[in-house]
Amino acid sequence: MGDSGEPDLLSRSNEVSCWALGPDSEDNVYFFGRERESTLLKEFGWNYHLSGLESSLDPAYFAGEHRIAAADEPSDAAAAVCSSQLHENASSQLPASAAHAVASTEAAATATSNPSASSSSSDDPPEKCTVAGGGKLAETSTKVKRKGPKRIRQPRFAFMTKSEVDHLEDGYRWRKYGQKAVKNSPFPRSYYRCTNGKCTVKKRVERFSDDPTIVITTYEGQHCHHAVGFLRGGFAHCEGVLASQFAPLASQYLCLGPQFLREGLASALQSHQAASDVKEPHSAPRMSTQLITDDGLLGDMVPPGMRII
DNA sequence: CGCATTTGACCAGCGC
DNA sequence: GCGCTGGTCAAATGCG
Repeated sequence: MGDSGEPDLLSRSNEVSCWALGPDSEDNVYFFGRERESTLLKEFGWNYHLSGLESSLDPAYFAGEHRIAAADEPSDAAAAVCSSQLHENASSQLPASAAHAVASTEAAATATSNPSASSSSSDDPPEKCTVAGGGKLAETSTKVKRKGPKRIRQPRFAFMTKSEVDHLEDGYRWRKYGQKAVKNSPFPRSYYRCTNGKCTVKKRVERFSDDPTIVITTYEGQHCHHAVGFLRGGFAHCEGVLASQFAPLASQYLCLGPQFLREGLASALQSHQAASDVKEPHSAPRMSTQLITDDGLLGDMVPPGMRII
């Protein structure tokens, strides 16, 4: 995970079995500028083909309030073909179609599985059964548990918000469980998990080093319960709600392909909008539904100020 | 007193 | 194998 890994990643990306997102593709779904996106997506486990795209980190591009980035981290087999850390052996032996199929299957299974079932999986058990970390656990029998299968990441979904507040309200209650200094960034990254005992959803919050006014929030997993807080203006309009709710969907669609992301997410958002209109016909302003990507194809789907980038 | 946050330590994974 | 970084744990601390 060193700095020197990125150029290699970019140059190598031509060889991997993931769909390409470049200027020639009509399926561009770019979320961050070229360089930064490479870093972020790499962190999230994506391996987009970035070559040829000019950096879009135009400050004007950030004029809006929110940016949403899909960040699915396919697990195990899927990771073998989609992860940025790239298991070149696996990817080189799989045709692109096969790789997509694996990724889709894995992600779909994760994203659509029964939340309670997924939370009971061996890789992501509640509380102390997690595989990673836990230095103090070494003194207990958990040392044995740590030898278990690789931790399988839940689908992840990130978005950027122009906000002075680090921890955006999203209708759920979160407990901070860690904070780490981020390399090449003066701002720390905070780790939160849902306070619901049975819910394994986590999120991490950090500030965009290039623009401290922007908060990057990454959700991982799917809530197995309803939000505890319904804020003024309507649940559908809470900051972060969309990203939180659509994380599993987005990751699923993205594994199918960018075009599926557009169509699927657009459909979901429309349903969401219709539902919120029914729930709060008067108090909540209608979603202006502006959904923005580099190619603009998503258009008009997200509440004011929120962008899928 | 109970719950949330802070913080230092630890482990896993990756690149070199 | 070593060093770095991300992610997590849990004791200590803070707060209502």
